[in-house]
Amino acid sequence: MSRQKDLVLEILNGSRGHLSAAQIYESARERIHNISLGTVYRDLGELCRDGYIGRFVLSDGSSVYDRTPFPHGHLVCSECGRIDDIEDPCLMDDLNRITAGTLISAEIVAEHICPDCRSSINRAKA
Amino acid sequence: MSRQKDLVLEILNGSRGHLSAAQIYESARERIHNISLGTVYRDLGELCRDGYIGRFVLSDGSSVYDRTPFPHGHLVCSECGRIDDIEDPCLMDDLNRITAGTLISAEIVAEHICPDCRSSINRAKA
DNA sequence: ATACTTGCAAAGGATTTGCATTGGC
DNA sequence: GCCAATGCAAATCCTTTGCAAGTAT
Repeated sequence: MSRQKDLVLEILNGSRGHLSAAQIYESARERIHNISLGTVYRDLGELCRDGYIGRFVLSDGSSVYDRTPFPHGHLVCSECGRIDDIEDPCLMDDLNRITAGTLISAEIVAEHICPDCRSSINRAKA
Repeated sequence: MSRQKDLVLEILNGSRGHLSAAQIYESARERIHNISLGTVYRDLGELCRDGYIGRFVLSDGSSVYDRTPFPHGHLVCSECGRIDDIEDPCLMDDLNRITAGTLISAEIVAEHICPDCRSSINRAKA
């Protein structure tokens, strides 16, 4: 594993996940000043292919990368943009049942209002 | 509603759904020879915004459009590319529960092997 | 030496946008 | 005539790719 690839993986593991290629690139630059965006994309692609990280596509068509390689759903807060994993295994269980066990991959992105924003909204109302 | 916009909607309703902008454009051309791809995109955007149709993003980042406006999951066959709706309401029920009723939208795309391809594969094995 | 990675820049594809023109009311 | 919607082309965004140079073994 090259220095660049290793750094990309480290950044992803260090953060709480869910970074775009551009964000990872910006972060990586702080340590390897002349790293290129192309390399970041290339390394991300390989890390995905080899199962070190996961990737999912947002509704605007761009991707974010995730330190958790196995399939799991994501919650995107429509207020603050924060992205969380769905821990609940029900969804994957359902999908396995629906696809009669032939499930290969699943992408679940649900837009909602996160607990923090719910609180803020309720507080504002009160 | 303009002639172009109406045609776009009609194509989507006529097909079994799940068409890309480019496919809709090709279809539309047969009836309005000089319709432009830009217009197709513009009309699709408005139809989505106004709740006439749905849209979802494939794992390669491109979008397909869907005559069913309310959120529902999709099954993409990894063998033949066929796209089907998930009729089972479990997933949405789960998501509603997980998001404590704040679910705004959900995109579920599961890659699997469709029943037809399963049969072909089994037949080939035999 | 050899094979794998890089940086860079150019290419690619999907989608959006600016603008003059057109078409319906 | 007026406003909204169009066609066209250029622009934008994210991502991939070709290639010469660099790196490690």
